Amino acid sequence: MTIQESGAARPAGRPRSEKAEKAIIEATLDLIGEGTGISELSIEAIASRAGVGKTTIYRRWSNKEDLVVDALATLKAPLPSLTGTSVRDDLISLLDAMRRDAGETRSRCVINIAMSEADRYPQLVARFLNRAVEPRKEAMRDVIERGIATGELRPDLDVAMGAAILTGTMLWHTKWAPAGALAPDLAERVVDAVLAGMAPLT
Amino acid sequence: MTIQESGAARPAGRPRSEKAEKAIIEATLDLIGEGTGISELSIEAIASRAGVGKTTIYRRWSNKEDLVVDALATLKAPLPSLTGTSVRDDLISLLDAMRRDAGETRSRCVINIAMSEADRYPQLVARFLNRAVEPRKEAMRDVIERGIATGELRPDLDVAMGAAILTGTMLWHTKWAPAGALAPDLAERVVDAVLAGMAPLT
DNA sequence: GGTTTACGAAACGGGACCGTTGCGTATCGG
DNA sequence: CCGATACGCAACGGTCCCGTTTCGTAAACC
Repeated sequence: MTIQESGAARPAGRPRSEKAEKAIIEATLDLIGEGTGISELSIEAIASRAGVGKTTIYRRWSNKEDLVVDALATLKAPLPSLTGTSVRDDLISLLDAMRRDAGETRSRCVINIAMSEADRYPQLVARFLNRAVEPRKEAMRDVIERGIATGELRPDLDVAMGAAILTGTMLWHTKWAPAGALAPDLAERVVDAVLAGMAPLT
Repeated sequence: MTIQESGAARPAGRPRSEKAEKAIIEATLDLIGEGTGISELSIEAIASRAGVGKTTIYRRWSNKEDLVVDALATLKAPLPSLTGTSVRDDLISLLDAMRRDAGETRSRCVINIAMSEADRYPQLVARFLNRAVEPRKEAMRDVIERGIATGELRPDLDVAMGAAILTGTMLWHTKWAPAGALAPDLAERVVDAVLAGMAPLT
């Protein structure tokens, strides 16, 4: 028994460069964030932008889909911490996080993939949605349920519908806002409008 | 002066086949409706599906973008006729039209293009949005304004925000409805939920 | 019949990527 | 120093699509 290394039995030879690995994933996320669809995402483009040989990519991932999965997995989803003081404030926090994300290339990855590639890469998108949007959806559901319990929201409110209205409205704005400028108070206005409803006070 | 034809001075030789023209446009719309992005849309694929030589396509359109514009232009946008009996009914009609469209390949073209290609083909998308979504947006705005005037909607309602809430919510459902099945009563439920708002009656 | 134009099919040279391989160099352990 | 492995780079044959050209045929006009 010559091998007696400490723990993880380090293989001989030059170790793989973590820097290269990061550069590859960064490049991948950059391209996706810029609107490149998964189908048009090319290994050569990733390698070129990462300043890396194609070999280095193929040595780690056997196909494009695996690389994309790993790249997206590094996108951690830091949920905004909720103050819990009022349901209105918490909803604004959640929606304002969406607004802020809409401006960042990195966070655009989520929305770009989910929007355009859902039909063609259903399993990839599904695996990823569970990680990125499910926690947010759950957080919003919790807030809404709490609001119903405390009387801040109407008792007969359909929780799923409420969440759909709020997120759908924000999503609509992030995609088709005039001139792409998202007003800083957008989340607040959306929440207040949705809370109040369109019907007049009877 | 030999040329003295009746009216449109028909050019000599075999006339262009209208059937081929239609087949090309049909094939284009099919592919887009199936989720093919504009960037990956290839002339060869269109020609193949249309049962047509590439020559026949290039003879009519000098580039892919022109073809796509013409193809999308044939998508007429039959707005649902509004009964005008009540604002609630009209809003349901408008939203239910969205729900029905979401199931048809042809109508999916609009949403697919607008969603995924907005960044890369801004002028094409813009030209097309004016034709397809602007009339609908305007119809909804009219209905909402009428509702405000008749007292069916709250007088302080932000018209644009109201339209965003309704269309955004429907859009959210059409894209991410569980199992892709859109319940027939979805439009009604959305309208009622949005009208009522989430806040309890004070 | 003769002319003119459109048609579908096939082939062209050119470009982008594919996934793989070989090369010379760099970096680790022994 | 030596063997092993990773590195960036360049090149390979292969596939897909590009936009163009050529070919034989089809359909309109005179």
